[in-house]
Amino acid sequence: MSKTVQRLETKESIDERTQRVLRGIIEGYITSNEPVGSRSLSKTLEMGLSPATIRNIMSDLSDMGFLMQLHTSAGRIPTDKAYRFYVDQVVVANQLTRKLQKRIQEATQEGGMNQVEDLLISTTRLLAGLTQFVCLTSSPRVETSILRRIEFIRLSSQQILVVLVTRNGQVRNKIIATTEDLSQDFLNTVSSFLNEQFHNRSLHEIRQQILESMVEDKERYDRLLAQAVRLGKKAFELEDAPEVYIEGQHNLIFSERFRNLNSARGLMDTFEHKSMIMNLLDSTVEAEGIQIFIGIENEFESLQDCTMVKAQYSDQNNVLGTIGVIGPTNMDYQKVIPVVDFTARILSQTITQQSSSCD
Amino acid sequence: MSKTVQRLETKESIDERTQRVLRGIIEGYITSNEPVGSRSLSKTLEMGLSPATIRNIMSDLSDMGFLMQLHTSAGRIPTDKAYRFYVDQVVVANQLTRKLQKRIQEATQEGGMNQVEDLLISTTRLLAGLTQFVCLTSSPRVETSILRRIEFIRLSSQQILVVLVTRNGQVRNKIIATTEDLSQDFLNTVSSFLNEQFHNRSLHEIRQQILESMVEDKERYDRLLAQAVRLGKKAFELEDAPEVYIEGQHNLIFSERFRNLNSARGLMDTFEHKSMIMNLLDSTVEAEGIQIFIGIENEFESLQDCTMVKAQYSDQNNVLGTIGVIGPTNMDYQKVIPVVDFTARILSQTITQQSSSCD
DNA sequence: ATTAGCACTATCAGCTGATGAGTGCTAATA
DNA sequence: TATTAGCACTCATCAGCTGATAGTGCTAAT
Repeated sequence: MSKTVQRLETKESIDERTQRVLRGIIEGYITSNEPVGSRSLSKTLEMGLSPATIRNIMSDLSDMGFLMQLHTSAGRIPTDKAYRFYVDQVVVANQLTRKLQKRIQEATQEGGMNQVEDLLISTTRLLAGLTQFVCLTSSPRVETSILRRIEFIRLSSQQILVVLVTRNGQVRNKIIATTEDLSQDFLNTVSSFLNEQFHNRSLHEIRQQILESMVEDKERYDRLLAQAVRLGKKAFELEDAPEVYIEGQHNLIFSERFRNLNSARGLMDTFEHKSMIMNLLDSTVEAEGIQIFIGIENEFESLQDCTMVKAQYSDQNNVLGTIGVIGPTNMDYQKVIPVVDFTARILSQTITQQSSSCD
Repeated sequence: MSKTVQRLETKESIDERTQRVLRGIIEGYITSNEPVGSRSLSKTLEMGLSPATIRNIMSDLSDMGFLMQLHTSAGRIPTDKAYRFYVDQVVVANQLTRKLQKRIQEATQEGGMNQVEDLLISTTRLLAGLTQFVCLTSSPRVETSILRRIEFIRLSSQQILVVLVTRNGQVRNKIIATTEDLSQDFLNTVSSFLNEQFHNRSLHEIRQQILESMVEDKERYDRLLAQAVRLGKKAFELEDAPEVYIEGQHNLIFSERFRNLNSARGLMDTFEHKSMIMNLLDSTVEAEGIQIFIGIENEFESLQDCTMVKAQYSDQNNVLGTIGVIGPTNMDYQKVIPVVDFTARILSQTITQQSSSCD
């Protein structure tokens, strides 16, 4: 059943004039959100073509699968294939206005955001606000994060707080239970041991290595090592909870632009399943730059009325996560693409700054 | 402009029979969500009254302000005053079913919730799910929380991570910048000094005291004390960000029960302003048990089509926060009230257990 | 005090015909 | 041969009308 949906093809050669008409229809529908008819197009196009001629061309385009009609006597609207053509052949990622650039930069550099989480949330919110769509962001997978620091803090005779700081500034807290009462001094020794041992290793590697240590002959361990392994095991057993931030869901319901959506409810429900979303965002081929999924190109059925525009963000070494928006297929690609692109860049930049500020 | 809305009065004496009719209408409207007419009421009421008689009584009730009509030829619906009467005089907080009790208890005791934040979020979600309304929860004000532990962790020559644990299990992280490079050893000394000094004091008190120390003659300080005060000041300068958790907003849009709502949009917008919500939840007289605000009794205009049912939760000593639901005025009070009440109790209980497990 | 009867009213679903935007086809035109 | 004007046709939408329905208020009879 897992029918992997492929990217639509637009190899067909269409002559210049037909392309201009198609483009006119697409842009008309993007701006007006209404089916566009031959008469009005004849005017706006300024090519000196009569409505009748345009109708002929439109008819051809319909045959080629670029246009469709909701009912006989309505204008035509572009199909997903048309948008794919538009995105591939027409849209040139033009520059953002300085004003917008400023706005994005400022928003990501607001005070009080010393933690990646805050940065991600506020960026997500920003992008949702700018586009008026739904914005999704996946947070860096803790798995692949690199350990910067681990500390144990004794809370009580049975409770120890683990503080785990990753290279890119994520801080994770976890309270673990112990049967044995361990002194803070001892915990300090353990943590500096672990810090030394595992500095600059990914959490994934660390967990692996700890598990290996455990199967070795226990006799060999001294008390310190034994405890270090035991505590370390618990500490790095982080729940693999995929963190996703979603903002702008209300746009789905209140924004006029979403009105041709079949089922806002369905989408909303999809958003409840964080792990699905995570999949949606991160399941793509590792690709530089912007990725765009139009309508039926989306894997999930509930998304097949929408277009998803996303980009990965990274620090100096690794891809960390993905940020993207979901909007109607007739979104203003000309604007949305550069906005997402620029936002992802700024996000990468900000995170890189943060993580490079360690020694 | 700040017209404080008062609680509606229901002192008037209405005779037994009239009361039963009123009650019938209210309950009819609660269950059907349709205006109730004299004919149908005459049947369901089983008092041997003809529709005509009921009409007369209804007419009286309308005059007294308990009922209203959406239009001439529709049945009548209860006014806010009627619901107030119903809640005060009729509803007896009956027991929850064992099954529901179990469900609530289990949900709050799920694994992986060693942090208060998680507990609050999942409880909020639970209550939203059970009632199918919007559920709001205010987290304990950090201000009044009692310090359990503070630690400083050196991240780099310019960055220190502050970890702050409160008595009730909240963990706060904050990265602060320093000009001077401080060793971890030194930071340990500082934190144990602060821990000793301020153990079991509220963050509010601590901040106060630190500020006072600062105005004293600086000459007197040794290096430790000076740094302790400086770091402490930064550490306790926590953003007063009021934390609120909101769940079930989609019910506002998709639940049938909200359909008589004037403006779901307005409510949604209100929920965006976290500080307003905070006010909404915590601004009430410190009161034991359940509090109910019906329609116009609500201070905010966007809430005046709704009823808010809320209860405070606390640890063994102090009130920590508030949990509540917002639903249509014709909610099933008989069910909602005990659910909110019980949930708040379980929440208190769970938090108390957690905070008492320290030494 | 209660009720039957009746006139009145508002909503709703279903039908009607007019309107208008849009198409497809064909024959005339450049 | 490509373009266009003209015309017949289609379909969605809307205002206006209809009767059915469910409710009320009032009055007169019980």
